[in-house]
Amino acid sequence: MPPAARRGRDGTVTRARIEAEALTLFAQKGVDGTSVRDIAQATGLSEGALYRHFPSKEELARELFLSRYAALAGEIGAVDAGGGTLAEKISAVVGLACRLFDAEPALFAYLLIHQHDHLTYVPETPEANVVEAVARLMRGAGLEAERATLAAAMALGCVVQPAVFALYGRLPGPLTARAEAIAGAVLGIVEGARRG
Amino acid sequence: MPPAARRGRDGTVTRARIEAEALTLFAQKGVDGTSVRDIAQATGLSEGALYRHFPSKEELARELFLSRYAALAGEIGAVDAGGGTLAEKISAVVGLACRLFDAEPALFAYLLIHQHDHLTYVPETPEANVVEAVARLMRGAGLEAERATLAAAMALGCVVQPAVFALYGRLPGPLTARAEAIAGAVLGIVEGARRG
DNA sequence: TGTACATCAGTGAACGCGCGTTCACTGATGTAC
DNA sequence: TGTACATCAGTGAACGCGCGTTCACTGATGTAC
Repeated sequence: MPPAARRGRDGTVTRARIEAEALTLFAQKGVDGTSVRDIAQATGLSEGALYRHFPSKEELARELFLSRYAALAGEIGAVDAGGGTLAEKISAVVGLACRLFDAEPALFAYLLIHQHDHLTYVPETPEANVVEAVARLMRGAGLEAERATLAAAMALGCVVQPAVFALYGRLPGPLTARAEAIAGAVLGIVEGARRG
Repeated sequence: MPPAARRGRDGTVTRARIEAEALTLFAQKGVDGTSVRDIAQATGLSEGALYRHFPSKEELARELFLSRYAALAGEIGAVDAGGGTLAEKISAVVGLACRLFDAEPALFAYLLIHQHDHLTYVPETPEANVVEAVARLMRGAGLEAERATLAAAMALGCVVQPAVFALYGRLPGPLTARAEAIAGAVLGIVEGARRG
């Protein structure tokens, strides 16, 4: 029934469309609150067609989470590997996160809100794991393992929680406008942990 | 069928048992992942009996969240009203949160993981709203409104994120053992926000 | 104190609905000869 | 180039299951006279 122009043997375009629509719906209404019918309607596909691209709704949700989460971890790792002072690295990573939030709030919200559904399935490698990527940066700053973990947690909290506030309209404007203040706080945390 | 001793006209005991079991289940498997049958089984009641105490599963989940969230906000407000230096207040509030986490991890996990299902329904008063209670403390420390909100977000993040780490076994031992370090970081954030 | 009645926490079977998933089938596209 | 066939993204109706909720009924407890 769909026009020939929309048909094709390469499923990657359709797949990307499914992922984008599913991400928006999952972020808005949750995974359990989003039915396969909803995704079908949003993409203009039949329910059956979705199963040509994904084995199940849960798999789609998980894959979506793990791939995006890994992408973010990769970007953090690249900053860390790129060199520069600690202050520069922190500033770069915080800026990265803030820009991601401003550019793709649905994606950020999805990662934030549904982390607990998938965190168990995240590999421990810094390439796929945001927590590990940040912890590694902290260790690189001279912090011993357990101190680094606590510092990583608090640093993450200093970005994540303002993002939650922004999501609920408690902090107006783009998060990028707060990046400098946040980076300053994170730097203070790391220096505090160093002194100790 | 239940023994006479367990029957009674006062539903409050049963109600408390339902709340406790539901909280544990909700924290473990999520609200959508917990069926009314699960709650009935855990409490030893029939499914129908649950509806003598709660109008619906969603209402139970919401009431559970709002009441516990308000209780925490109340405790924070009491510390704030109690006087003392800023450092003492921060130390007391952080200690409060850490002790709650250690004493009732299921409750804390429930508040943490399911905040996004209910945050919209939380009143804006500091008596029922943790965010407002913390923001008020920040304003009391001399921070102007918007700075106070950002500081409140980061402060909250410095407690919440380590709690998440602890929940996933990334930070071993009781959270109370980290209370001093966390309070130090929060104090640093507030002083940083004061200086600008 | 005894009797009649109201109350209410409880039972357990039944309900219908919405869900994720399946499946037989279609038709356009790509490929081999 | 034309024909025959394989492939695969797509349709849409149907499926069964588990869910939240309802309901007629029970029996112990509390209360009025």
